[in-house]
Amino acid sequence: MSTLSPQPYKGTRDYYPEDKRVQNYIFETWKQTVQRFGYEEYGAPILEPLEVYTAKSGQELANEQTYSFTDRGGRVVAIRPEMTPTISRMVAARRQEMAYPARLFSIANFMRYERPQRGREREFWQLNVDIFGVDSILAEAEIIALSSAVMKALGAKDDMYVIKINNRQLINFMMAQYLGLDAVQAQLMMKLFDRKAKISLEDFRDQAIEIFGEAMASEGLTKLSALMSAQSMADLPREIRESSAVKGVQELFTQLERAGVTNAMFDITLMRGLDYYTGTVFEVYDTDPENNRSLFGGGRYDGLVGLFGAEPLSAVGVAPGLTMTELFLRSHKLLPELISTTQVYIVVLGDALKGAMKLADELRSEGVNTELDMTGRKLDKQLKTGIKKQIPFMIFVGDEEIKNELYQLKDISSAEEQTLSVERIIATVKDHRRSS
RNA sequence: GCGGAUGUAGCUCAUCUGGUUAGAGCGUCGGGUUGUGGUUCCGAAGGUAGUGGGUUCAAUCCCCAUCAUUCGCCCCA
Repeated sequence: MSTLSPQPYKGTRDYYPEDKRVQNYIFETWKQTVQRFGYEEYGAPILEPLEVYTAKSGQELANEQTYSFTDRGGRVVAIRPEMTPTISRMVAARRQEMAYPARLFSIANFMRYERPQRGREREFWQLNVDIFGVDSILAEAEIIALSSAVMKALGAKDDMYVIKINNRQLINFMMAQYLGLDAVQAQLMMKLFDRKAKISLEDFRDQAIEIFGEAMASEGLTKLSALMSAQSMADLPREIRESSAVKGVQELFTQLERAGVTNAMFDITLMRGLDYYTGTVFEVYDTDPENNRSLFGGGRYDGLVGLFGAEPLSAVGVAPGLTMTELFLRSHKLLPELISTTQVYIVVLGDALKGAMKLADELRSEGVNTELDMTGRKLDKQLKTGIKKQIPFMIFVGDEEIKNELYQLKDISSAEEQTLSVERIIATVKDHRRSS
């Protein structure tokens, strides 16, 4: 029999305690922030019928990137590659009885069959935040302000990220009315916009000409350059500026300003891949030149709930991912020092094990997370183990201490040592937790 | 799915153009000072060189395949 590989499955990762601490820190920060905005947590199955994704998520995602299989009953199911269809299904199922606006969030894992690379894994974790039942642009304003609050809660400063905003209706108007493209051409042009930053100006021009075709090329390029040179909405060609979609975008910026979000900007080239977006789309970008890429995004998807047979319902959502967030925090040095959840490590000296166990019980019953070294090893070995585990306090227990009911409590970070009663130890340890 | 780079001990890496029993640092484990540290001393364990083929008298080194990691493309974010 060949030996089994200890490696995790391609594109997935193991979370050892030190990794899990980082994950927990981010999850807890997310959770606190969105709960502050009045969002409530929900959960959902990891499997969905495949057709839930084929309907609206986009061909590539549904057909090539899902982990799907046929179950024993002949049903074709998929491991969820995203949450939006699922939460739409859940809301549709209780369309009549839910209280609106419904504010919902979840922190869950997803799988996509992709080629893993930096910042992208096959299994990934996301915070999903959605608001249902608000038709006005105030929903977008809240979700974007909340996205910004999430960044701030993790320690990000205004100049570390920028929020790019566009609108699908505006895109459609621009493609069809302004540039005069048919559906196929528009699709190609959107992809070209998406690639804009990655290719040279010449390549962009050449590919644009190809999309326009001989007849339209020169007029198309003129109009295109008018678009691309626009730094803000005010610079857009008049035709576009007067379209109804623009008004919504302008109103959104007014609302964001009111909410104190100063690092939002309009970007006509922002597309986003998912088919279900119907209005506003936005993405949060890292401004660090070393890591200049999209961290996460979201938008309005008013058509999804209706797909499940319910009366249509407007929705706006956003989904920050764990992987990109972690990379962002590391590159900006924003991760705090995260230590063990264990508070006290008991070092046992000589034959004091029995007494040490009693002390451990006492501490635990008072709510102190306590680990006992039962190995009987030499003191310095036990000490090193406690330090390695990043446990903030250590207690040395020998026969003398048990007899006197006074113990040496060592604060590992300062190396200071005090002789204290059990009561004083409990108070000191609890106080430390509060202050850190 | 396509292209580039990489794969030697738990980790980081040596091994000069193929040539005896593949080394080091850190880490791990044990011991020395009968109860206190991350840069104390001594010792030990740990590798079928990712895996499988091929060329050669001889392969960690050259060739092919495969797996994995990583960078980029597609895609996506």
